[in-house]
Parts: sequence; C-alpha cells; structure tokens
Amino acid sequence: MFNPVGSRVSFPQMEEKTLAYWKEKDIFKRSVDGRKDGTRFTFYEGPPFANGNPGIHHVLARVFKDIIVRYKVMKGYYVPRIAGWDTHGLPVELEIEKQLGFSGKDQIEKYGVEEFNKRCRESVFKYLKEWNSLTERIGYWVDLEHAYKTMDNSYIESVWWALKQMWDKGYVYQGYKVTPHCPRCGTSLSSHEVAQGYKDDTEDPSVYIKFKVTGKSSIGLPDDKPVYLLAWTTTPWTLPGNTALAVALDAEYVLLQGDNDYLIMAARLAGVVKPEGYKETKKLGGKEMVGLEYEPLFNPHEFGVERLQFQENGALQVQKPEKNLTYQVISGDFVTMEDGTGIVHIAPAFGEDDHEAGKKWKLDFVQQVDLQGKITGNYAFAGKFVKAADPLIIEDLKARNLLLKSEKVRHTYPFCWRCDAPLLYYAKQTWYIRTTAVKGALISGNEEINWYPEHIKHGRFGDWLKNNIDWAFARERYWGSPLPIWRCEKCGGFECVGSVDELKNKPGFNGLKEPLDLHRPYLDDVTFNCGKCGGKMQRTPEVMDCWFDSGSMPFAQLHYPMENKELFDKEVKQADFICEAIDQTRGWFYSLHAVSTLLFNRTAFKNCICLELVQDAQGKKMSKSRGNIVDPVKIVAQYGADALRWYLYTASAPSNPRQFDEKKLSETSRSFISTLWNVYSFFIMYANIDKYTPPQGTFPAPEAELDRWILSELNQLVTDVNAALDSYNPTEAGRKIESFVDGLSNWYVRRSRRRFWKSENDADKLSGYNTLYTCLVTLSKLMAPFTPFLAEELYQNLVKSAYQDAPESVHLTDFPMPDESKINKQLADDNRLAMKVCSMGRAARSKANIKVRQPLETLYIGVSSDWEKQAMERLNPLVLEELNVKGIEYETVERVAALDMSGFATVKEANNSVAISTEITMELEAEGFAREIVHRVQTMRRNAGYEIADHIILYYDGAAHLVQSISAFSDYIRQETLAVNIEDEIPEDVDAQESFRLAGASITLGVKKAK
RNA sequence: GGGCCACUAGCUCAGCUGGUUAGAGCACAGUCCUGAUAAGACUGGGGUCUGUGGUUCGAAUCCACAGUGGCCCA
Repeated sequence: MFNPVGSRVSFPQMEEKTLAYWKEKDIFKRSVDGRKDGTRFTFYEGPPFANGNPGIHHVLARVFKDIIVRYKVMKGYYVPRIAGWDTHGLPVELEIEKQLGFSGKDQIEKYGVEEFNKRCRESVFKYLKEWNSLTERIGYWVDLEHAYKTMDNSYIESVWWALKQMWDKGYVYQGYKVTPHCPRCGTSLSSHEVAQGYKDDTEDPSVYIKFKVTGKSSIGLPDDKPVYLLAWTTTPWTLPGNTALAVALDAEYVLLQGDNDYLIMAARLAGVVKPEGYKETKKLGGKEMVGLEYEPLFNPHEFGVERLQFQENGALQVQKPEKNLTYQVISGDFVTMEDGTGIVHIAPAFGEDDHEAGKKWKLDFVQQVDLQGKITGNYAFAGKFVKAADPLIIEDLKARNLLLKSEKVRHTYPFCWRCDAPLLYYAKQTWYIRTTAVKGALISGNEEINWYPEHIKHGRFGDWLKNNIDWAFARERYWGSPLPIWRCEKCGGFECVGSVDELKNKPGFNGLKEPLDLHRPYLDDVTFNCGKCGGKMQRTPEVMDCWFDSGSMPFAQLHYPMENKELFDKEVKQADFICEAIDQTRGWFYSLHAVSTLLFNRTAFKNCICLELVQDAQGKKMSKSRGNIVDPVKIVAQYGADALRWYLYTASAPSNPRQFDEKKLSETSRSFISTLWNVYSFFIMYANIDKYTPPQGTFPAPEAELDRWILSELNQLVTDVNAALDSYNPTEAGRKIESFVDGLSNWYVRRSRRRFWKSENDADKLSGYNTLYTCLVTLSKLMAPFTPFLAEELYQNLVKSAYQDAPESVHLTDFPMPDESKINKQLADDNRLAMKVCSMGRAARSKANIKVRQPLETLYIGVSSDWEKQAMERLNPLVLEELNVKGIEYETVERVAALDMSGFATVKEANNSVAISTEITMELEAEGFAREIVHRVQTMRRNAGYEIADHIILYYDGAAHLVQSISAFSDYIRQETLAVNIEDEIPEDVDAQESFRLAGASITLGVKKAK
C-alpha cells in the first residue's frame, strides 16, 4: 500500500515536512559524503553581503547554483560546497556613517577607527538569520555551518599571502589613478556613489581654445600667418594642466584660413562650429597630424608648478624647468566627431582617458589643483576654487587672443551625493597591481572558459579584458583587509608581509595585541625595523579593495597555503562551475580570474552561468524607493519553494532580464506542478484499490502501444534532460519535462483511464501500472535537482515504501540514464498522428454540434500514405474510444474531404482529413442515453461523498424509452458506476436523488450505498 | 558617448544551421469532456514577426542602419 494522497495538497506544508526529514536523516551531508569516491566537482560560492534582507535575485542565483550542483551529485560526483560571506567594504562603512550621521572621513577619525570598525563588524551579519533560513527553505544545499567570512584572520592572512606573491613577482607598484574626488569631503567616491549623484542640465562653460603650432612641420602648413589647433573643453580649469592634444587617426581634418591666422579642426565639425571669417584651404589626415608640436597655454615652470613625466613603468618623474616647452599631438580612439572640434585637450592629472593616454605616450603631468579643489602656484587665479577660476581663465585666454569663442552648455555632471559639491576627476597616488603584465594570459585564459550565455566571453567579459588596465586595489578607508605593506620612515623603502608569522619575526617587531585582530586600527600600531637601513617601518594606511578579498576566495576560504595546501593544489584549485549575475563581470568574475592568473597562471573557473537581473512585472528595476520589491519569503510561504524554483528555471532563459510576475508563478504552479501531482494521486488511488505492488527488478516489456509510446517518450526525455543539464541549460531541461508531463497527463493517463478502471486484474492492467509507475519514479529522480521537495515526496511514497533497501532519499540516488532501445520514433509519429486525428474528429463533432457522449457510427480518416494507415490501425482502439465511434474507415485525403455533405461533418488540414457520420440511429441514441445516465450517476456518487470503489444500488423512474435504454445497457451501467443492482422504483432512504430531462423526457435517479 | 542584450498575438515565451498557410500557454467568448485533474478538448477573435534598406528563387531567421527597452561602463 502506498500512502493515500489527495488530489489537493498544500505544497508549503509538504515542503516543511520534507525539510524536517532531511534534517533528521542528515541527507545533505550524506549526499555529499556518500560520493567521496567519485570525481571531484568543484563549486565556488560567490560571497554575498548579509547586511540586508535577501531578495528574489539572490534566490535566482541560489537555485541556479543548486540545480547544477545537485545534478552533478546525482551523476556521482563528489561536490562539497561551503557558503561564504562578503564582509568588508564601503557599503558597510556607509551604512554605519549613516547611522552615526557622519558625512566625512574626518568624523570617523575623530570618532575612533576602533569603535567604527567594531560597529561595521557587528552590522555585517545583521540579516544572517534571514539569509540562512531562506537558503534552507528554498532547498539550496550548501554548508552554512562552516561558511567562510572575508573578515576572518585566517582569510585575511591568505589575502596577504596572495599580495606578497604578486609583490615578489614585481606586480605591485605605486602610481596615479584618476578618481572621482569630492573636494569638500576630501575623499574619492566609488562608482556606486558617483552614480547616485549625477545631475542633468548642469550649466558649464563651453570654450574653444587655440593652441599655437610651433616650428616647421613636415605636413606643409603655411608660414605666412600663425597656425592654431582648435580644441574644446567644458572644464577650463584643467587647461593649465594640458600636456597634449589628441586627434582621431582615421578622421579628416581641415585647415581654415582667417584674416590673421589659420585654424585646424575636424572637417565634420567645422560645419557645426562655423568659425566666423574662416574658410577651408586644405584637408589634413588625422594620421599625419600626430607629432605636430604646439606651445602650452601656461608653461608650468613660469607659475611655480612642478612638471612631472610618465616613465616606462608608469611612475612619474620630476622634470627640469624648460623655457621653450612644447607639447605634441597624439592620437586616441576616444576622440569622437560627436561634439567639440575633433581635437581633444589632454590633461593627464584630471581625466581617465587623459591619464591613460599620458601613460601610453609618456606625456608630461601637471597638477595645479590641490585636494580641496583650489588652484595652486602663482597664476593670476591661484587660490581660487576651480569653478570660480573658470571665468578668470577664460578672460586670461581671451586677452592673449587664444580664445575663439566662449559659450554655455548644459549637460550631465556628477556631484557628491553627500554634500552636493561638484566632483572633480583627479589623479591621486595609489597602489596598483600590474594586471596588464598578464593581459595576454587573461585573454587566452578566457578562451578556456565556457560562458552561458556564450556572448559574455567575447562580449562584456572579453571586451573588459581587452581594455584591461592595472588594478588599483587600495582604498583609503577603514573596514577592510589592511594592506600588508610597511614603509620605512627613514629611507622610504617598502616591505610587503605575507603572513602573521613573517610579521612577528621581523626585527624590532612590536605592537601586535592579543587576541589577534588583523584589522585597523590594531594593525596600524605594528612597527618593525627596516631591513635596509634599520629605520622604523610604519604600515601604509590603506585597506584592500574588497574585490581582492572575494577574488582570493578559492584559496583564502581554506587558509591556503598555511593550511589545506594539498587539498587546494590537488583538488579544488579550479572551480568546475560558478554562477552569479552579470554585474559580476567586472566584479567577482574578473577578480577571480585576475587573481588566479596572477598567482597561478590559470583560470579560476571552467563553466560560468551568467544570470541577468530580476525586474518587476513591468520590466522596471526593483528598488525600495519604487516599492516593487518582491519578498521571497512571502512567495515561498504561499506557493512553495518548488513552484518558485520551477518558475525561475523555466519562465525565461537565465540570460534574459527576468520580469518577475507573481501571476505567472501561480500559473506555473497550477498548470505544471498540480498536473504532475494529479497524475501521481491518480496512480496512488488506483494502485491502492488494486493492491498493486511495484516490480522487483525489471518488468516485462509492455505490449500496449500506449505503454510503449510513453516509455519511448520517457527515455527520450531522460536523454534530453541529461544533455541539457550537461550543457548548463536548466531552462531547456525544465521545458522538456513540462511537455512530457503534459503528454503523460493528457494523453497517456487520459487514454488509459479505462484500463485502470476495469475490474479484472489482467496483464494489460499490470503493464499499465508498471509503466505509469516507471514514469513517475523516473520523473521524481529527473526532477530532484529542480524541485527537490516534490521529488522527495514522490520518491518516499513510490519507492521507499515499496523497497526496504532503497536509499533513504531521492537525493542519494543516481540520476536516470536513458534506455535507448526503448526510444522508438515510429511510436512517437504514430501517436502524434492519432492525436491530430482525434483533434480533427473533435472539431468535426463540434461542427455538427454532436457532443462526444453521443456515440456515432463511422469515422472516416483521410490518410496520405500507407504508413499513416498502418499507424492508425495500430492505434485504432484509442481513437474509437476518444471519439466515441463504432468503426473507422480509411480513404484518400481528397475522398474524405469530399464527404462534406448532409449526413457527414468533415474537417481538413494540411495532410489529413477526417469525417464522421452524423446519423444517429435508435441504437446509437439509446447508447447515448445510457452514457448520459452514467455521467449523472457518477456526479451523484461524487456529491454523495462515496469512495471511488464503493458499490451502489441504482434506482430509476422515468419515461419508457429512457427506461428501455437503461435495461438494454445495464451491464455497461453497472460496470461504470459499480451498481450491484439497478431497480425501477425509488425508495425513501436513498443517499441522493436527482431528476433531469433528457431528449424531451424526464427521468429520476437515486443512489444508495450497497452493504 | 562606448559596449552588450532584447524586441514575434493584449501578456509570457517557442520558432535549430534561411524553405509549405508563423506556433504554444495565459487572458477573453461560446461549446464540450471528465469518479485523477484547481486540469483538459474544440471553435473563434487577436500578427505589417519594431522599422527601413540589402543578400537570396525564397527572410521572423543572414547583413547594415535606425527606433524602443534593459544592463554595464564613461
């Protein structure tokens, strides 16, 4: 006996029970440990922040991780996986600053770094409980107990080791980086912060400046009047920092002649700018202009400002004063013909493109602005805030006849989200990792990664690598892994420390307190003696970019190499699989890839599912301010985790932005999960009535076409699901399962009902049970990675209850493999044709307005080939029953279609036609009445609350011809309604009684349960 | 400003390397079937496959440009 199952069920309740069962039997751990002898399949968990409630997008990522990993386990792989938490970084600090009402770093310093970091540490696990409970509730199996945390001392120590490795390879250096800088707060902002502060419609100057060409040129410029290069800018305050002009190589430029001078600018933009009184005299190619020399607007040496120059290694070196300073025209792919003049003013101290160009062309570097945004040196406008200096600079240039025109422009510009000061792009000294040194390896490594979807490889990720720049990995902040770099106060030398032991063994080591905490401010107190000069070494104040932390996760989670050396080197040095959202291309995907390439010269992961973001049902981004956040906890409580999981897998491809729609989810739950559940409960109901016991071992191959068909479909499904999951495509696998279940329910079961209902327990019935049982058991295993709860329920009742020695959970079983000998294309084609014929037959009936319950004499099928005729003959019984006809005749398509006349109803489609005879004889009518009566009795039985196998006594009273029909078909009525007796008078004590009209006459029926 | 992705019925999505009359589900209307079914069947309405060019005997499919939306970067 199987446990009886109702056709209705509360999935959330069922899932809670399953969770308890898993916990009690320790199934997760056993599913991992049981495969210890299997091949390793390495999965890396990308660490999320737990300082906010988990959202639906986190569920998306978790279930996509889970399905692949569960699948691999069932395929026999050994897949231990541990959770992890990201704990460091600016978002945490900002949260605390908000709490404390701070608006700048000086307030943090005043408040005390020790206390500040203490608060950070407390806040990062504010929602840990919610995260853990949701993770478990959705069935994401990961070891939460031993989760790694990026703030652990052991983790930080591994990060130090990693940096030291890079240091020893010469990859770490100090250089300048352009960052969005708030001159009021005195700090750089992260891109995330900058994004919050963009303002449209900001008014700025728009000035066209003339740079005087000097010396002889090889490109034949006239020398009767001075020649100027015309450039454009909206930030005049950067002009004193100009050290080059850039042109586009493939663009066309023109020389314009005026009364007193010549101008050079892009041909396409000359028509837009329209310099008054100038006309074109000559065309120039962008390429030939490169190398052209010009005079700076402001020679820094005359204004007391240092002139630096980029060196080969990216460092800056002070240059000697030079009275006749000239700069050169360079080329840059950032030069566009959209606005300006096609000649771009380059100030490497103030713009990212400019800075990169500076490094590339080894340009001069002039920074005449301090961190408060004030002009330095002894310019006429020195001491002014940059924006206040703009008009003065414009005046100055105008006076020197170097200004062509000055206008105003409105555009988008970033402001500090905290204090509203205009942000300045500003080059600051910071620490770099020379990722560009391994750029080739980064790119070739990417070729080995399988991306899902594929376009990420040469699209977003590939482009990012192609444009790789050195990694600025230091942050002037507090809550992070401190840089293990110390600087000598005396000689200025640096030392990088790779472990706590190494630090403790430094000569003159002092200041590290117990218990050990490798964070600021404790580490700031640690000093030791310089290895070169014996001076005092002080730690540089920065902390690491938290992406360096998470990118070090493969080894840092293991405290490698101080511990687990062999485990990492031999077993888990590369992930077979990772999965995160697309915003990680420049985040975790990159940091993993870069760290692994730099340290080990190999990729960190082999397969990566890259998810798109989750939006609301209208395609809008979910955000707190919009109030359109979906709470996964509520969804799971209402629909169950399986329904949510199934929806996420199948509703759309993971690489498409996902519009989360609760209505669609509930539809999924109704149409797929409930359908499967009903097939299951149908099976249980009849199997229990017939006391069916599943076969020990294999069962004889069924004879029935229908059984062989569904088994063929089943094995095809197993093949397809294996293939889809092997290629990391749960969406396709899930959709295949959906369509199988549809066929199972609406063709196999629908057409098999009578076989299960008939009273004799013959071989055909047993074959039906064996077949349906096999389908359900196989489905439960196939679906185990998708819907782990439902799969477990099916398995426990269908398998575990019947086989004592079966594994205790579906998640401890092996994933189904197809029996290809059972796949038969012929059967598939046959049944497809039969379904089509039935569909056409129903249409024909509907056309003739004759309900299916009324039997008809003949169905004519127009077939277009012999095999079609043979196929239909094989499936004859199915079609007879489905369309309720007495016989089938075969004809050509045309001749059947030609039966479109009185007495027939026909339907024609592409290759087939169908006709039914519409004449209803007395006999047919009588049989129709009998069926009608059966239908009424069944409804009465149900309404009376009888069990399906209860026997009854049927009473009737009515018009003579209906009574006649009852006696003529009494055997049939008995069999269908389980009536032991049919009597023609209705007693007082019936359980239910009903009168209705049939073909113009009235009849009354009554039922009573038989003893 | 640059890059990536998407655009097929009112909504959500299939439609493989080009090949009959472009499909399914949901929703809507009517009818039917059903002692597994909250399901299902049939019929109907609903499409310039975002647009414009091009390649081709033939384009939803390939190419180019444009539009709209989303994301990433600046």
